[in-house]
Amino acid sequence: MPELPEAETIARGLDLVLPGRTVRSVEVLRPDVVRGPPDEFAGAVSGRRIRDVGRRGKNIVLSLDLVRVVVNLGMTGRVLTSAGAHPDARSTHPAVVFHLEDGGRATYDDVRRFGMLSALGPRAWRRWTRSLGPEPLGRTFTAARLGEILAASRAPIRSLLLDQRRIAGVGNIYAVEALWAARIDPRTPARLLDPARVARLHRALRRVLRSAIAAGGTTLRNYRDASGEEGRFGRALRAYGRSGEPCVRCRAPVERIVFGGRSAFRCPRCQPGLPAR
DNA sequence: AGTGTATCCTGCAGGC
DNA sequence: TGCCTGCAGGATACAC
Repeated sequence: MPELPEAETIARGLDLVLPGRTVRSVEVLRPDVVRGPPDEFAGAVSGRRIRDVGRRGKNIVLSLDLVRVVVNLGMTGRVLTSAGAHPDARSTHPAVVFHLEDGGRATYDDVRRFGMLSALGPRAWRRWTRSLGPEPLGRTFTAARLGEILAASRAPIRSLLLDQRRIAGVGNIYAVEALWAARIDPRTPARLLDPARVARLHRALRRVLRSAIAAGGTTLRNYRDASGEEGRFGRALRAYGRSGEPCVRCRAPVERIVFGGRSAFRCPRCQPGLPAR
């Protein structure tokens, strides 16, 4: 998807313009991106005032009176706002349109429609948010906490970082980038990382996520913020998508490896695997 | 508990 | 230009 930095960027943009405004009606153009019957979704949201817009993991959370709308962006989901009532030219594949009482609109747009919008009451919200791991940029996410999570798994560290139930918000790009920065082979079994590597990974993960937020996220193809702007973190990528190019740290060619059904990238020199035995 | 595979869906890049 | 293949920021279900 859009990962944590992209969701954060979109949420911040929406939080500047949506709070205090009321949803008049909801138009579900693509029922497959809404959890449950479309008319129920529309009914749960229509007439309610938006209090604020935040984020949990990779998800955008619109808090309205009595209900939260959780937007999982999938691979190509976007949330675009427009002041006027005319159709938004930036919205190429509108899936759900929130019409506001003041005539404005917020559009959920998704080329591939892997995204999902849910309207959650308080109980469902608590159940859902408890099912996700800690926020990697949260105050309680210390190196010690990360160490506990890693110690409980023999999965490759890259796979663990992608597991939303263990840590919320990290996707393939930032997992690969953090592992490059921490000089750790993505295939290393999580529980085999020593305290020094855990500390490096903790620092690298938070640094990469914060830098990406500061740059407005990473646009590879489709991603745009709430105003339709591209993210600027793409040129800061050091490993992701750079197979064959020289590592910027040591000049050895970056290699692409595939496991867990997805591409990873690593520098074979500065991210050595465990010694064979 | 972990892995590999398939699925949802569309668009784009590259090879021929 | 067209056709084909492979690949893509994610999540989930399945068999093994």
